[in-house]
Amino acid sequence: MLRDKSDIKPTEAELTLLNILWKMGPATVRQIHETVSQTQTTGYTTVLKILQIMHEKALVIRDESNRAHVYAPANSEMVTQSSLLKDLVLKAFGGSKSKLVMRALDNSTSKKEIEDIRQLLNELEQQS
Amino acid sequence: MLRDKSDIKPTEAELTLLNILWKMGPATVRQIHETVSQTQTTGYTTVLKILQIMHEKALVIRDESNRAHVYAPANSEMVTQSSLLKDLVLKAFGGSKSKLVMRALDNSTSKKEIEDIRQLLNELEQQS
DNA sequence: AATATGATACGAGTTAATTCGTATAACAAT
DNA sequence: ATTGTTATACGAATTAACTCGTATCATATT
Repeated sequence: MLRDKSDIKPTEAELTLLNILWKMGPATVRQIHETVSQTQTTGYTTVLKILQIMHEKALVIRDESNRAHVYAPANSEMVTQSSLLKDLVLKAFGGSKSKLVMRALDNSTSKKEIEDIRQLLNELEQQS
Repeated sequence: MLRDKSDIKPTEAELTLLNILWKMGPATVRQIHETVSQTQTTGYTTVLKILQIMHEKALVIRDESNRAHVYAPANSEMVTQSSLLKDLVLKAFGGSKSKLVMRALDNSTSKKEIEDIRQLLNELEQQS
């Protein structure tokens, strides 16, 4: 089966590491492990292994020119978020993106959030 | 760990069956299998087994008063959608629901969708 | 040079999801 | 009653995610 960029679907552990990489920029296993250890207890080799698997899957790229390899995300946070949203829309919202948006907007939405989204809608309307 | 309704997280196969049940209403394994077979090739006992596991997990309830058990979703589509959204917001959007919404709204959003969402924002504002 | 440190690679164990075959029980039809 | 049909239950095989220990190799440090 063909698998393009919009089909990327990192697992939960992979997403944890990607979030760190998006925030920190390119990093070694040690740096990533130190960061992840601030909120979880995970062995060093576990982090290493997951990064190796992510490399096989092309979720990350790595620079092997130094002894400690430097990992970086293969895709931007934005592309990955869009891919995850697309997947959820298909699996749980009958393919309807607006259904998802309307479900996300419940009464816990703050005034500021409402304003921000209104603003975005206005901008989208200009473009089309 | 405590696990309340908002922590329900059906797997992909489970979600496929839940989607069928939400649409059809309570149904037997045979009925569910027939429906799922319209779009996939899945063995009867596979569907049965997944429903049995879902029953253990309390994702479905079942009526055993007849020989062919009748399955029904334990939670509404709405509750499940909210739960899946909440999970994605935490894992991939740094906990920010409005980030998710704004990522979902891209330039492929139609005029009608924009209007529908505006309407919803107005309603939300009234309530608060 | 010898040794300590710190890196990757590899393999193996665990758990969960998914698959389906076979056994067995319930019911229907002759 | 015997036989055929159709249920559920059960167990086993496969795959993927996750975990970590140990081996091995590279590089510092003495």
